[in-house]
Amino acid sequence: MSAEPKLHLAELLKTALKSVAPELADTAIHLERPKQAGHGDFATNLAMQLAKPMRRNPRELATLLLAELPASPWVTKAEIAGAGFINFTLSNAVKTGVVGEVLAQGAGFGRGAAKGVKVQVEFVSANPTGPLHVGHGRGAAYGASLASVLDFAGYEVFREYYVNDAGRQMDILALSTWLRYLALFDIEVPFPPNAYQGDYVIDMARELRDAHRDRFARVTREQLLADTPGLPETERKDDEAKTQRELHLDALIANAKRLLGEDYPWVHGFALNEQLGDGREDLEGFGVSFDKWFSEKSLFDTGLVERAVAELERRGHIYVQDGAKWFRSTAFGDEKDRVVQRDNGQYTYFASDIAYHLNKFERGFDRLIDVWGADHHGYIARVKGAIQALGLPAERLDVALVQFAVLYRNGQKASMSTRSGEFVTLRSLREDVGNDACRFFYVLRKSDQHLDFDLDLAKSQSNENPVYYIQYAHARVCSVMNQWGGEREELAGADAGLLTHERELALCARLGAFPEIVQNAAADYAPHQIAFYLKDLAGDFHGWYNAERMLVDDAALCLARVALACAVREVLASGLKLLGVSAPESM
RNA sequence: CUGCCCGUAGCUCAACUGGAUAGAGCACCGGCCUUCUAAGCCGGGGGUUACAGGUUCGAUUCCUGUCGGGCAGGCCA
Repeated sequence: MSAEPKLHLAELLKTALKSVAPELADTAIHLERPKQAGHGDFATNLAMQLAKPMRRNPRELATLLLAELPASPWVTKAEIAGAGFINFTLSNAVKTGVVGEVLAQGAGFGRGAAKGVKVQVEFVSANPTGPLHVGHGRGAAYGASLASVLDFAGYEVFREYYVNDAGRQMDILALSTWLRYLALFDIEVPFPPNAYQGDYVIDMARELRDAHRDRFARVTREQLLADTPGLPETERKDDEAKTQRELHLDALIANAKRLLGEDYPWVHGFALNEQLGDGREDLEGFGVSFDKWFSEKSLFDTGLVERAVAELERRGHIYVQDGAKWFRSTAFGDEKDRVVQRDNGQYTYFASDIAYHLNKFERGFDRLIDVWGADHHGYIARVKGAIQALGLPAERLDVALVQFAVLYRNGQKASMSTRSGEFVTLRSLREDVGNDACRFFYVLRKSDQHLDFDLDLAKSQSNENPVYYIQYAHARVCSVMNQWGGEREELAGADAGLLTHERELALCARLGAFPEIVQNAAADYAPHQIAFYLKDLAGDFHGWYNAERMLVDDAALCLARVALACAVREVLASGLKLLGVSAPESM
């Protein structure tokens, strides 16, 4: 009955609307839950909406609407207030009806009806070139919660991780690993400053040696450095020096490929699988899993990249300049045209991204959601442009940008950079503050909001920490249930109509709002709304808990209150589950 | 210089997509444990929603401009 009072009121208003303003009968009826106590349980601004087209005073229209409103046993009061709001007060029986509904549906309460809409959520998709850091963590927590919320709201959700296993970054990782490996055999060259510096690379090198001894070490220092331009002095930060470092790195990669021959793909694959496995394990430990890990390389292997570019070409959106193929993205609102195939014949990352999105559409998803870091915002226009150019419905793609998370420890910023090796890993963060606080803190902000992650706060096992506030409410209900000692089935016989206190009715209203919150959070791609809702629900419960005793002598009242508490527990558990946070039975 | 995101209490953030007196937490002050978990509750102070205009019954929300912060602007990924 939770969503039904709202529908019921909408019906009543519709009827009134038809007789007051037949020509405007299709006006959307908006009902909201007033924040102000005293403004009733639901309010509508219908009269104000009609005021303009009908050129009449809103309060006057509200009076007419009320006069035409069919009588209903659910509504105990309907009055005009403010500029022309109509406030409805529902009967206690209707308000408390939600308790029985929650208990009957259990974990299914709030679940939206199946919409028959297939939506793919692609998230994290970090280059498997090193451990996931705290920035990836936010994308992971956001994407996973969003996917759960969408699923719960009634969408058919498919979770995917795009693996960038085809590009230069992976070559750099393979080279880095190999160089560290060679150093173990005293075949040492200066380690490039723009290669991967982290200790995990050395760990991989050791594993490689332990498993294969000197199999990949039959080279000399001179062979390694052949035809490399050399490294500029470390102090030099000018563009020329930077370019030279990149050229040096590319030359080393070329030498590695030549010297290792057929073993190169092996080393490359080894490093990839190590990092991918590490990332997968890390994410699973974080409660984040995927239906598919999609390989970028497979797009090349199946010829899809080629096909995508050819299709763009066939449709006349490609031109050649300076030996490279350009996609005319300016025709679709991008700032400038973009290269899809370089003069050396290599496809750009953008080309495989086009192919990837083409593939997504070919798989028949009704909607695509890409969760990207905010630094990728410049990509939206070109990707959507390419989709449009391929004759596909670009409006089905939504890009959710997640702003950066900045870690604070003792009020100090903790910096991060994968290449320099100075980063805070997701794993260390999880160990530090625990998965629950981690998941919760990440989604406590709107995704387009910068996130200041206060480590000390997340770690504190005190009242300063909001995640405990909600978990504590859940544990408290569990404790009461234990002491009550009855069976869950007995609660079906509870008479929720005995709940008449202000706080109890407010709690019922809060429970009743859950399905709407879920739908809203899904529509807005805003899982943080669930977090805020849970804080409110827990707050209502704690207030009630302190004001009223549940285990009272009056058996019927006791049963009703325990039923309400149990309903609260049910919704708290559902909400926490959506966020990937545990619901402890005791604390 | 250009584009995107943002600017709300001392701090960190909400605000049902344009609604009524802008709300929480932290911090600060004062109360509540011989009764279901005090990781809790109750009360108090704290605001020109960066600034200036505009749109209308009504603006934190939409439009324009200014100021301030973040991020982008490769034949990198």
